Amino acid sequence: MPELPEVEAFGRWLLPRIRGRRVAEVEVLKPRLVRPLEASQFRSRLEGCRLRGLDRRGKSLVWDWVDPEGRPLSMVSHLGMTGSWTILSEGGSLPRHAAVVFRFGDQRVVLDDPRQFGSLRLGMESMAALGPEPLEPGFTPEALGRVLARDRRPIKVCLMDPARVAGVGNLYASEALFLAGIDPTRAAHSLTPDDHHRLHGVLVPLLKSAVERNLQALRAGRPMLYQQDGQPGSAGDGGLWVYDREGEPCHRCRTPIIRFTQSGRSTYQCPRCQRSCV
DNA sequence: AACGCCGCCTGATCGC
DNA sequence: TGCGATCAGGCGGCGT
Repeated sequence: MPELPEVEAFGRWLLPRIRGRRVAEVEVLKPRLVRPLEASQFRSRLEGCRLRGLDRRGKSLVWDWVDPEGRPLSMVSHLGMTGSWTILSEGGSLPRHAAVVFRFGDQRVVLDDPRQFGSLRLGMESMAALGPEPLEPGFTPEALGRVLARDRRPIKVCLMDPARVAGVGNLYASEALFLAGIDPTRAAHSLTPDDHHRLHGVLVPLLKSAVERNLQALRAGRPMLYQQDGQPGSAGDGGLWVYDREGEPCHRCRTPIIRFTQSGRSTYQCPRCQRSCV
């Protein structure tokens, strides 16, 4: 599942390759991704536009286009569960689940999305109100504390709520709570300032290093972590501490990792390293 | 307002 | 071995 670090990496990888360029043709192969617009409308509004910039907000990329008459047009892309961006040079074959293709001269930028949970929307109206951006300077331990303080839900559920903290999903929420030694079931508002500092202190570097790792993967043509088929790898080196490791030994204490459901989503926890009470 | 939960999808995995 | 059933999950929408 593409989260903040994956989306950020896609944006940084794509931008220098298409900035300032005009999209000559837009093909919508899976119309559901451009809803509520009709495929033909989506296409005709974008063809001929020039890309000025790309900005990430949460897990979305905001594409800043300008049409031939000089009018700005925003497009918000979301990768859902299984989306990814690919660049094809001339003659390259489309990925199996190509959903939308943007042709810029001789190269094509393709949104591939097997499960079709992704979306491409014109205008900014569809962007939900997001919590603070973890990679912005304003995201301090105190800022994190403020968004957690008014939430009575479990910290794991709160952390992956985009209205609380932008861009953090299931994988990075589980990993960050492990690294901070926090029990995912604790009520968010019960975290102490010390917990806020610890969680902040692990979350930001975790996300930043994942961005770099993902960028390296993209530049090398390797799949990103979430695209691999559940290869755990070794922790700390791009591998996972707890996510998707049910029953496997904790990398720190060898206690088997447990999995349970919170708010309909899998949470992974080391029951020894992440205890509520000491 | 806050929060739980369903449904959208399809590939992978499970169970018989 | 084959095949249907089940599961995963971000997020919008809806119900409580």
